[in-house]
Amino acid sequence: MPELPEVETVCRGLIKPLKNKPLKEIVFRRKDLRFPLPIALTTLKNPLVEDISRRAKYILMTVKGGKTIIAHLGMSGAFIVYDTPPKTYDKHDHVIFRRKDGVEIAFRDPRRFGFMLLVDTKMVKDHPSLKELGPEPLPKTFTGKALAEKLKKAKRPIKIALLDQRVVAGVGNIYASEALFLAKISPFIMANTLTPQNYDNLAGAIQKVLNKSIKAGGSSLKDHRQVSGELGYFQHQFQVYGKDKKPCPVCKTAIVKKTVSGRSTFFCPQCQK
DNA sequence: CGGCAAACCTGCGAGC
DNA sequence: TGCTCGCAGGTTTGCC
Repeated sequence: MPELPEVETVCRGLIKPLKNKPLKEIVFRRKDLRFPLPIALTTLKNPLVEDISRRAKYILMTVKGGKTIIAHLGMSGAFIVYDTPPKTYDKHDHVIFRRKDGVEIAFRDPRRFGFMLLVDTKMVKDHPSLKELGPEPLPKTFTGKALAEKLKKAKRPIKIALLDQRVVAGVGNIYASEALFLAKISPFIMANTLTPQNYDNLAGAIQKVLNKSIKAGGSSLKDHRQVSGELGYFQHQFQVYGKDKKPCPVCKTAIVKKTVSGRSTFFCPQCQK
């Protein structure tokens, strides 16, 4: 499911139901997802999530007492709010945050590529999963120059480089194709051969597409839901992703789908050089 | 170190 | 209708 805009949407949606809401308990309905779930979460007395933020595609929940939950949605993860305790849970509701007032927030993940870890809050930045991450793409400091710095030695196709979280944090398979289309750059160009103008255009395109998607609540292909239960609707604004054989929105040439390093890549062979 | 395929797991749509 | 196959938004590992 989730690239940066979807994770950002989920984070924002979790603030109201979860942040600083007194919890009765946190319950696991199985003992592991991608990794074993941190058993310490289930033994906390009066647990409280004091803050919720995002780094790359990771959700960071600060827990009272000095620990932080690092959560990842994998491919199919979502958070679901139950206004009252449900009679039965979805079979893929794996972790339940049970509020004292009866509201429950479930972490649901059919494919179980997601995970939750519990680490000392001071150690979050140094966690192996977060340590190597590249720059966040939304701040003004993410520029063509910043991108060029990361890519000047990258002898691989730009599409592949954009999926490397050490280059830029949070771009995934959909937004890599969309951003390259907006910037009119071929996905197959070696990343270290772009011009300064290319890098500027690409950095701008990444910011534009991610911001527009966040405004739309992310993209719902299969699994993504906002915490409110609403779908995201940015998928209706895709220019090339999933559009193979359809006309390019700019020049009407047929969009091409090609597998690159195992990932579907969509592009306009006319517009993107 | 770089680059790539495979692995992790379930669900869904397409095709027969 | 029902089966099999291929594919899916991510990350890590292991092999060349």
